[in-house]
Amino acid sequence: MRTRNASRTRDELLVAASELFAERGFDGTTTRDIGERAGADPALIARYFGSKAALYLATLHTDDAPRDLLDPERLADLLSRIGNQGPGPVLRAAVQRHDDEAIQGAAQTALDERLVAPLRARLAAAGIDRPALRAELAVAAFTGIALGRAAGALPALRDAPEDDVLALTAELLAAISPRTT
Amino acid sequence: MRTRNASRTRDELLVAASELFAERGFDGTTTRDIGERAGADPALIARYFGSKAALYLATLHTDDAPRDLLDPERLADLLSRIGNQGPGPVLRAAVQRHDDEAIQGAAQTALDERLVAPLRARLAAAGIDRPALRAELAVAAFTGIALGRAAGALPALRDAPEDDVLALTAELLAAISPRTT
DNA sequence: GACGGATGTCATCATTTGAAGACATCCGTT
DNA sequence: AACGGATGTCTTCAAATGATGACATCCGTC
Repeated sequence: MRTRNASRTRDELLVAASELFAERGFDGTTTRDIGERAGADPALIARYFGSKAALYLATLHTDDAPRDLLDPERLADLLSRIGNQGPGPVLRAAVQRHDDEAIQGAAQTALDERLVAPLRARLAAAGIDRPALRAELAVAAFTGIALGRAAGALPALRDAPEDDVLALTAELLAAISPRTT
Repeated sequence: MRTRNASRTRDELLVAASELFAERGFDGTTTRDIGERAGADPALIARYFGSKAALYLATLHTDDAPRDLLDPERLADLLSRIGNQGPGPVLRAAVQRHDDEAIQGAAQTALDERLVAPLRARLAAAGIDRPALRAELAVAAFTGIALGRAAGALPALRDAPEDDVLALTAELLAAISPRTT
């Protein structure tokens, strides 16, 4: 029998869920998958989180600090992390609509906090017009690149060295700020 | 009883499937949904296409001519079409992995033909380095923007006038070509 | 008008999936 | 060591889903 340790089991379920939601999306992940990867019984998801949806909401808070995509170091960190662990649930939420209102709203909030807000603040501080739109556009573009690289349907992007992707992505995102004329 | 017209029924199923696959993805769309939107019995999907997967493959060939994202007019057309009809199945394929090998491969081919290849050719003709990677990066970024706008998790992007999105997207994509120094 | 294939309709099946609950076992408390 | 809650395991259920085949109806051909 599995060692009895509720908090560890809870954590393992959360980690497994985070990975699987990132890899396959919410609908593409089953509670049985999560249980198997965590080495725990799927029924414990209900016990510790209440439901699969509630577990998903919990994974939205597992990413680390908000990141400003225009900071090259941050961008490098983020791309590297995505290369190793796949895109997080938050990033996936940018291009995936959920039927469940609570899920959609939470994903939207998490996305704004983690990625959009820092960028919007930077653009606004620089006095650039339409900072909200520009920030979201940049996040959307970055999301496409990150997910496209992970999805594999774009072979050159998938196989390119991380440094190349990083450099070109940084160039692309820099264009979100109006060129100094 | 429904009017008997096999080719019309087939077309209607194809159109309905194309819309639904675009809106909800392959897994998020049921054969019953398709049948309902087409006003036809879902069993006819099996008759006319063989299976849901085969129907999906058929939808990959319903988009129109290949488009070069760097041509402003083409970009405008594409964004407008996406605004009205949602992103097509092809675009969605860029960020979504499919388990089924045949589906993944077909989606990849369609994506390359419709969007990547024209751009790659343009970049290569201009003598720009790494045209394949640059082309795919641009397509990925555009995909993120298009899907992000449709998904709704990025409110400013979702609500912005099409012209604004068009202008900023064009600026962003232009950065895929090295700046003339 | 009769025949037969084509087309549409319906019922049903096997599988998958999220959820719920019954049961078993462990461990801290007394 | 006995009790009881906590934790884990297993079974089962109801709904959704893709697929299949039987049946009904239409329409062109003879």
